[in-house]
Amino acid sequence: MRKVLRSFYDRATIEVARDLLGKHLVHVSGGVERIGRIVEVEAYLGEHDLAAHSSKGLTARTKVMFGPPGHAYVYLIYGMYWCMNVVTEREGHASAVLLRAIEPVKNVEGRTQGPGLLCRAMHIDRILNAHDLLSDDFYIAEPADPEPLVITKGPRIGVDYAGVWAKRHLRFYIKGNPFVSRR
DNA sequence: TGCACGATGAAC
DNA sequence: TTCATCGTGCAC
Repeated sequence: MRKVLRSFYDRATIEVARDLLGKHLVHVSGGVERIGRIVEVEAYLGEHDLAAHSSKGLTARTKVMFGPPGHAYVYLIYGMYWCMNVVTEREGHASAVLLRAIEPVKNVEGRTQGPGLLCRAMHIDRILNAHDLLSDDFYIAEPADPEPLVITKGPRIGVDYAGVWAKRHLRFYIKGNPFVSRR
């Protein structure tokens, strides 16, 4: 299993989003290594993307999105669920990819189809915000035996307030995968 | 200092 | 369709 390098994240966000499908998300905590295969993601394209948190500008919360690529942006939504993003593109671009669903691979219990459930099952919370994904306890890797996959796309979920940005097909997922969230 | 509102999920 | 629950951003 090869850990993904900084250069992987330092690319166009849509490309990173598509390439994240099929990769393994690894989190080691409390002596337990949990692994999930990424099956659904959404791209958030920087400050002019009205659906992106970074469209509000540089704030204490969005600071991570404005930082260098290859870091985790973890935030609390609706006061009860954590959501995890991967920061992309060079510093200042404020772009990221939201991980929406994973397929359990190792030590993952409970449902994982949805950004909130994914974080609960992977034990991801605010402690991991701004964490470097080139660390040894929280990272993304290319699996040893990558399967060929068919990628489908569609509008992002829960961003109807974003006008024309809500219609763009920035959600990518593995076709037919049972762990993709549906609505 | 106060308040409206979510990149959700589950129940009804 | 409604609600739980709280940090964030912005209005006073």
